[in-house]
Amino acid sequence: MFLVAQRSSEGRYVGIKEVPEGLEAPHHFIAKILQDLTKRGFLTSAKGPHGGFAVTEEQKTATLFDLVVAVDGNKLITSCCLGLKDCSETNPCPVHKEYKPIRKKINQMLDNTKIGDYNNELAQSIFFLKDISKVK
Amino acid sequence: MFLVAQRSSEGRYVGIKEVPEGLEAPHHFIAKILQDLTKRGFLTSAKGPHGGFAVTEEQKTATLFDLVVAVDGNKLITSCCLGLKDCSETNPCPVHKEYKPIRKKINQMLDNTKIGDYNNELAQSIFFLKDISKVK
DNA sequence: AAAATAAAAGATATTAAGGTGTTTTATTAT
DNA sequence: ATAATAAAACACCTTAATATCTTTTATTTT
Repeated sequence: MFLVAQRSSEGRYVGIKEVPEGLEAPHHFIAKILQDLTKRGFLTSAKGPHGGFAVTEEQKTATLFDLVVAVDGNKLITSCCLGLKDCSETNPCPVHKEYKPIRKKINQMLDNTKIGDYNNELAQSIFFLKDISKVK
Repeated sequence: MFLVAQRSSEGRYVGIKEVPEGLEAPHHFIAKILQDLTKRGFLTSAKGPHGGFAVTEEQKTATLFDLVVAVDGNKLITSCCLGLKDCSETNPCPVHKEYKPIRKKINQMLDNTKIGDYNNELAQSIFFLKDISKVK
């Protein structure tokens, strides 16, 4: 998402082969994920020559929180640190209270991070998305 | 570990059937895990009648951090929030800086939590380990 | 010593995640 | 219209995690 957001901000569609190259990840695997994200409304796609994937201005405002919830549901938001099904405020596991502020911090971080927030830093190589050690 | 620590603190071995019942988890699966934890030195076991698993006084001082590192290695401690192999201080992913204090909090929590810390609370049903909704 | 108990060990089964390949459909440029 | 392009869809494969079952070994009690 970060990669497509940054590259499509130049006003073009990012070809599906470009993404796995940029991330050093398997082509078809990434394709599946991009198609899924398109269906869920986080990406825009176009078929045919010069087609590919893009993140619109509106889609740039989606947060990591939106993404995580759409893909994984509210697991991250609600689930117990120890994996217990019925851990809750009234029925806490031993680390429930300790984990509460941490969960909050994670959710805040996800909610504060928008898909389009780092286009500049990525363009200027201040932030990175690939396994740099593998770059020749 | 919490359950065995609490129940064995009464000075007996906790039978392998007692653990999955207490946690409402599959018997053989739990057995495998307990055996693994025994091999790793986090539990003490005894065969034969009145045998089972126990946490010694020394073993009670092991932390969740020790456990996590022993079982999963340093993944939790070092790995990137986005799953990038080469994300680091000098080569940060977009959320590297935001995630850093969160990772620190998690590690602190794990390091501050000892296996024997909650025996009293568990005995007094202030903290719980099972899916209470399933209890008849 | 024999029987009962209970963990250890090993083999096998199931499920979900991750990954790959081929075919189909839609779009654009010639 | 036709060819080229590129995503969508479908079928399949591989691996790791989760789970189950059976046999073996060690210990204790009678």
